[in-house]
Amino acid sequence: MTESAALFQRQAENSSIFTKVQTRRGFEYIYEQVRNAVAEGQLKPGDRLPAEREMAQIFGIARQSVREALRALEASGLVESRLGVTGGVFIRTGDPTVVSRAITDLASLGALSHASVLEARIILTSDIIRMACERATEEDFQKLDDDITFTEQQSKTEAGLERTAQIMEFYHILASATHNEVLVMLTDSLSQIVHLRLNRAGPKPSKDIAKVRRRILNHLRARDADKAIAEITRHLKRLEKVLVEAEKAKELELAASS
Amino acid sequence: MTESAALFQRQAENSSIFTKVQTRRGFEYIYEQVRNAVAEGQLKPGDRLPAEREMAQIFGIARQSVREALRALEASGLVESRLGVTGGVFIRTGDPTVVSRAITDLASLGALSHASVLEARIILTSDIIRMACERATEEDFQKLDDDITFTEQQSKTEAGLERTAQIMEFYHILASATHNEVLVMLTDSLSQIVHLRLNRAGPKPSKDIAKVRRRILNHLRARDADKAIAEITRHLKRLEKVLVEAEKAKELELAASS
DNA sequence: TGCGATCAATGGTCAAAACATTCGGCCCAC
DNA sequence: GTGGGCCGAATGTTTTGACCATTGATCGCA
Repeated sequence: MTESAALFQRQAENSSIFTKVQTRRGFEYIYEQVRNAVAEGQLKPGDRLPAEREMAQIFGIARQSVREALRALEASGLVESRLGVTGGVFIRTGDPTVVSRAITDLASLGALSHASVLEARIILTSDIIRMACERATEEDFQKLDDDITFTEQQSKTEAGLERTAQIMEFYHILASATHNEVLVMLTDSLSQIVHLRLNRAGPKPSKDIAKVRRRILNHLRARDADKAIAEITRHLKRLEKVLVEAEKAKELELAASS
Repeated sequence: MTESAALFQRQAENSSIFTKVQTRRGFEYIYEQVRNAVAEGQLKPGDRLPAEREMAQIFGIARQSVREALRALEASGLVESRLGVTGGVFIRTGDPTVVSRAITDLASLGALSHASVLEARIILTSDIIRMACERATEEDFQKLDDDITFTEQQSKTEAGLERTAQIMEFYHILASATHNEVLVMLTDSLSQIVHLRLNRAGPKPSKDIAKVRRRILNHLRARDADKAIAEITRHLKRLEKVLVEAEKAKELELAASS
């Protein structure tokens, strides 16, 4: 590349005068317009978009391109399609699992180190415990109690995927005690990453999970945040260690078989 | 609906024996297989998927359906398509903006209350400041310093969208001082929501933003986390108040014009 | 009145063709 | 020999048109 070409490239990337030449694909216009309309409040959950054939005409593009836009919007959790004469494309109510999925994907792609996730999880959980110690009602505690009891019962029977999913439920309930949707969502997202790793590396459920949780719950009921945080931190770090070992073992196993 | 029909519906929804009858659309198989392959580590960033025409044959579905799957994967930030003979569909490296976008969408859809976002933001920022006070290097501080200087200069000239985007940069740099990707990502996501609201309700940039930030930076350099947290908390709460008022004014304005 | 058949609107799928982009390689002129 | 233009192959992009499948409303008949 010549020097001037390099210059132009830098300009194209950085300057506001030269914008990068990028062929916008047809469906991107629809995607953007719908997304903006939602952001502006012009489209609200429950609202219906025009029929596919109609949108194709309105935007002046082929129906297939409209459908590609709809698939992108659907993957973003913004719309859903329903069949039949009363069907159509509707704006969805917000779905937090989209965020969990996105974060999990990031982890799958290796963009989030295990260390960062662990650290963030400890910090977030600590905050949540602190808030829960202030705000949680006896009803919140009772939900945690019931969940632990259920975990105890379930640990006696064999279980795979449902089991690890249930294990994550504890953190969801704990976060819910803060009555803050954002914190619940973030907690679920980070839990989800661990959930996936547990299923991959082979779940070796520790038997004393219920015991640890009972101790934490007791600290919570005593409104002793520091002790609860210490307990959960130790637990999370130990879990990470177990996970790393299981993953290492799995890797060796794979290397041996290939 | 008869009683037995209702029973079957409940069973179909809750039981693991009866699974809900749902017509899986063709593209969903591809979407899922690619996503699983990424989660399992069989597909890594840079890897190339078969050509569209080829995938259509492999999976036994029409090419258009393959494309719909690709659009969904693309919206999820997992793949990107490149044109030309050396093009194709490639697994992307993880892109944190997908998460920001998802969280912003949730807010747009009304699934996240402003109060929750504010509270979560204060908590998260406080944690970050605490960590930054422990870990930040002089280089990190210098970056913040430069950013504040830039903000000062920019505040003299008029600016719209770029301006508010630049205002958010401060939090990004601050979070980066923790050297934890997850915290950076979460910070960006919550900032993004406020960024959007600022642009909608009309940015009325307060002139003393730079002053507040200078004070915070001084506290950071003094490794005085508590004072920095107090300062940023006050600022964020004040910003929220201003935002709510601006939104209320905007709403009245709209009501009057219609 | 009830109920089954039919119809219409909608999303889901398929097929075929043409278009646009990119890059490697070939060939020609200098 | 070398530079530059032309061409072709592989790939994603877009269009057109047709048909299928689902769902609810409507009509007609008993």
